[in-house]
Amino acid sequence: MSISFKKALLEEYARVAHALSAPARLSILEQLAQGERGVEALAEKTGLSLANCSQHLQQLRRSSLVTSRRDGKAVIYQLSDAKILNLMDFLRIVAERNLAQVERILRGLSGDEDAPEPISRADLAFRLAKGTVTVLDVRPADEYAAAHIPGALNVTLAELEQVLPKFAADAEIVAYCRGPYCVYAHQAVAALRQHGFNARRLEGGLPEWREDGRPVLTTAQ
Amino acid sequence: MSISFKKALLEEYARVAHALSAPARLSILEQLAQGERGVEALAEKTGLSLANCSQHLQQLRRSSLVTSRRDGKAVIYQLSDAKILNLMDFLRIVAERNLAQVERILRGLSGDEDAPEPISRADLAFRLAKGTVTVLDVRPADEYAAAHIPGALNVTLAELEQVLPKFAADAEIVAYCRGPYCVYAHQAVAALRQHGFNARRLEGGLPEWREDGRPVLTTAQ
DNA sequence: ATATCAATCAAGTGATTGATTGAATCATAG
DNA sequence: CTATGATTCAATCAATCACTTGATTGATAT
Repeated sequence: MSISFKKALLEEYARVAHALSAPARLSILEQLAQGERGVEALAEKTGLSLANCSQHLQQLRRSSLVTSRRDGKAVIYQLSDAKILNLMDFLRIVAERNLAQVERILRGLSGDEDAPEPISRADLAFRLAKGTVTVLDVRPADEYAAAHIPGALNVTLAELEQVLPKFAADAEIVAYCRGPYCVYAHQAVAALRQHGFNARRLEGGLPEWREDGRPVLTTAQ
Repeated sequence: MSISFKKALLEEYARVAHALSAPARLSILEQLAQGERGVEALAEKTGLSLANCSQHLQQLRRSSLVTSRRDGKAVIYQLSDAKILNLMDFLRIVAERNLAQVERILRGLSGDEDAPEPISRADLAFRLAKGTVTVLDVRPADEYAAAHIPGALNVTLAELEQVLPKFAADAEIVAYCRGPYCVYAHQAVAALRQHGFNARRLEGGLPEWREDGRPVLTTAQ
């Protein structure tokens, strides 16, 4: 009896974990974290075929991670609970903390490009004080809202292309994101340099910056 | 290019989730949350065959969720990072929030929706200091021997009926077990309340208690 | 009604998984 | 060095999974 309850519970937990165990579904959830979406939009964003995307969505719905509603012809999906973001966040944290694989991937990222050395945090603090640098926070808006380096602009990768023209051609730009394992800053710098900007990546991310005891602008939750 | 890096990262996250997507492995991790264990002990506790348990352990190690070291002939496994507890906790929270199935299971456990809120760890620490509470450790004797909350009595579910009469009728009783995944404390509280006792469950279990930095009585192995 | 478009279902394929069995490896005791 | 016992590897089978293709449902507009 108690054994079977325990087994049933573990199976339910495992079912949720299983729903998160496919890259395609994580990608879908990441999209849904931005806001509710229809099936076609999700399929396009994630690069999945329509039918495949639909099936993944139904698997997510079976695990109650997403809910759906009809809007005319379209079926709109959304995350069923904000806590799912926390779960995914810890998944990311554990994965990035533990997997040497990730490090190898990131090494490959900066390896085969002519990416410049990242700027040190002390160096950035110095240039910030002088006002000679534009700092971009390329994390999602909610993370920026929760805490960011004073003076930093929040520009997600998706927004970057639109914002690019507003920067002075000779501006010195520094991008940062979640930390050493996060690819956002790498990608932002790569994009900026492709457009000819003088962009570099901050060494580490916000957690390391804070760990140094440097100022952080936080918003009370 | 950046797309493929993103894909690789998602695959790493998915790999961690996949490691959590089998009840057998969750069960193993729950055991390891109590403390490091050898393969045979884990196989016995989880009811897995030795070879099967070993393979699950290696899958967990491949995902870097556990680490191993040799101790003579034995190989001892342990969680690689305390953050894994947080991850499992959110997995549980999301599963229990979203899956009506789980709620039904837990409701079945405590008979009906009669069960009181669990007591917080801070609250228990306070009452322990005042000496106004009886704490029951309802885990198996060997786990109690390895580590338990100072002042707790070890009473397994099997022994509970016999020990019941010894408690004062108005005693305030708090039961704890391995943690949120474990059903022992639920059952103990249900049994105690059926007999009219004022019993509650501790929020979380021993691993969470220890994670809080609260005192634990350990016995050197 | 009928046409149309979005989404889902159904069936098939190739790959992966979990569990079982028996053999092979490894560190230590003798 | 050899024997011993704990652990892991290797091979296997049934089950499940992700993805594709093509048919079907459901809601709307004509």
